[in-house]
Amino acid sequence: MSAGGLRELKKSRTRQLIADTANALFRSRGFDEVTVDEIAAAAQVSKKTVFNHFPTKEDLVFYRAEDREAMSLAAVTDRPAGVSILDSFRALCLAQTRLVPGMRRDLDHPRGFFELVSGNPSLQRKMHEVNERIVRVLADALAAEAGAEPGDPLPGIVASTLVGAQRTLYRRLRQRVAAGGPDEEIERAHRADVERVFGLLGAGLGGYPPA
Amino acid sequence: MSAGGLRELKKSRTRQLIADTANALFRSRGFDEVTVDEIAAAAQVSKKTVFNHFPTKEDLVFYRAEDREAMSLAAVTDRPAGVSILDSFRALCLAQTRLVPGMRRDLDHPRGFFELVSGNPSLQRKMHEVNERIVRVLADALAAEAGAEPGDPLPGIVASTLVGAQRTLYRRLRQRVAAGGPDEEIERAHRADVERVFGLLGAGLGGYPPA
DNA sequence: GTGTACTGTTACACCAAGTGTAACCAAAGG
DNA sequence: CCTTTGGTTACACTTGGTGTAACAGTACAC
Repeated sequence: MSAGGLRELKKSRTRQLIADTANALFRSRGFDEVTVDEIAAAAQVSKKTVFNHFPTKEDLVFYRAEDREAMSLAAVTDRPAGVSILDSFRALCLAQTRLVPGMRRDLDHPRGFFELVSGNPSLQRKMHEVNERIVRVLADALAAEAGAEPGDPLPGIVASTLVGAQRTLYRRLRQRVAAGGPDEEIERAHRADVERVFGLLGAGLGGYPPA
Repeated sequence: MSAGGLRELKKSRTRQLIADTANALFRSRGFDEVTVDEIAAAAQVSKKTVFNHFPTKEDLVFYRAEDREAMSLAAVTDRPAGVSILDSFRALCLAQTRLVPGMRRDLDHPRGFFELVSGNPSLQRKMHEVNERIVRVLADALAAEAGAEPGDPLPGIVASTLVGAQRTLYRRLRQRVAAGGPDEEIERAHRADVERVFGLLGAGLGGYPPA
């Protein structure tokens, strides 16, 4: 990827330029209040070029979604020997505390990424799409590892459960950050959340809700 | 709902007319190949009226999604005393075999509901949206029953797991129907799928995948 | 019955996302 | 050089979706 070549360089430069320009505009004025024409004009590029790089306007916001996908996948495929998938995902969720500084920055901004997405239906849909994709990729990896026969429902269910847990814990962590308090406090609470969730997933859902 | 009144009657009549006309057109020619203008013309109604009843073109396909939502919710709220939520959902999934005749009909048709949706990105997105909505409703019901404090991640995770399982099992059942074979065979295989999935969910995810 | 308030429908003008096409031009490579 | 390749552009076009004001049938009071 990004193998030399002046042509490719220029291409990725304009791509980055477009994405940056677009997101700056979105942040300052909101997603719906910016047209693709404006973005193209601000980036000194034709509208068609914008759509050549990003199939939909929403993709301009989520153009870095592949990172998250790679991390989730790595939690399955690159885990140390002897570590179960559940534990590997637990570790991934615990490590979410590293995202706290970014969350704080986002929260300071009047229209950060989160607020942008949560305030707009089409961006929320795109978000779901991204999540679905992660689930699919993960399910494939699980099926491969388990040597599951095609059509086996288990890998998909495990994948959607894990990703669902991760996402929910992320949201919860974000809530805690928004509520304020010292980092250590937040981290402690988050750790407790993670243990509670993975405790349930490890022990089975049969006993939920507890009497 | 549908409380007398000539006005309401006419309204629901045109609504039904629009939906039926639209779906007939979709089935015969495909979703993207039919414009809303055409639908309006075929239903002898203005384009605006179509959008008055159905906020988006996709809603014309999913206008009966509320039924599924109600059934999933009922599995939680209306279950007999002493039955766990997990077991109630297992029963719901087992009962999916009642959908087999409908699946067969759909499969016979060259462009049934399933093929329509699976062949179109925007319809798939809408499908995800519907599922997300069900998860949210279910999570609220679970939180209410468990007396969970606001922000508790568990209800959401349980809900998304259960709905995910249900959806996956539905897909699996559909595959089996498509593959052919006698009803008893399909039902037996489906029952085995359900037991396998709910066995895993009941016992916990810690041991997945088995060595 | 007659007048009036209500509300679903309509015509119409309009906006913005996204596509198809052919021309264009800079880079790649012999 | 000269040719090919491929990203960019201008431009015309389609289509989903909205806003608005007028219209028409229903409900309801009197």
